[in-house]
Amino acid sequence: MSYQNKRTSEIRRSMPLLPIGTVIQLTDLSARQIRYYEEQGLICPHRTEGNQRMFSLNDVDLLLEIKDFLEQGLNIAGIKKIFEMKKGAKDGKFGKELSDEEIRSILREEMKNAQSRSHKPLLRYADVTRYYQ
DNA sequence: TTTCTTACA
DNA sequence: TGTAAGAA
Repeated sequence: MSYQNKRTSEIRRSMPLLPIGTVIQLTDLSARQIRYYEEQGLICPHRTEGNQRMFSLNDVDLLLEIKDFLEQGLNIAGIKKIFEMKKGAKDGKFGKELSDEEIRSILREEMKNAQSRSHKPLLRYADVTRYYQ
């Protein structure tokens, strides 16, 4: 795929076109959850003149990832770290060294999390490695 | 009608 | 997180 195609692809994926109602149907998340994740800085939907949120396909993907991690027992803090790692990986620079420390942090968070609520599945190292390599 | 913000038996 | 209230 050419450089230009990647660019137009990114433009399309980041184009704000779906109202929250549609996103709710697409993700099975509640409006409350979606707004809360935005509050936590996990997503940043565009706003219309009337202050209405407009989501892009990228936003929907992020929400689906958030939902997935949440179901696996991760908390918001852990998800934030994973997203930060992802962003750091895109900007090149450190990819593995810094992330190694991050992963330990995430695993600690999850252990704390898994203990508080009766034995939910722990995030395996393999599940997370693909996000920083 | 849909979405927004704020607040909480 | 759910839900209610009042405004846009």
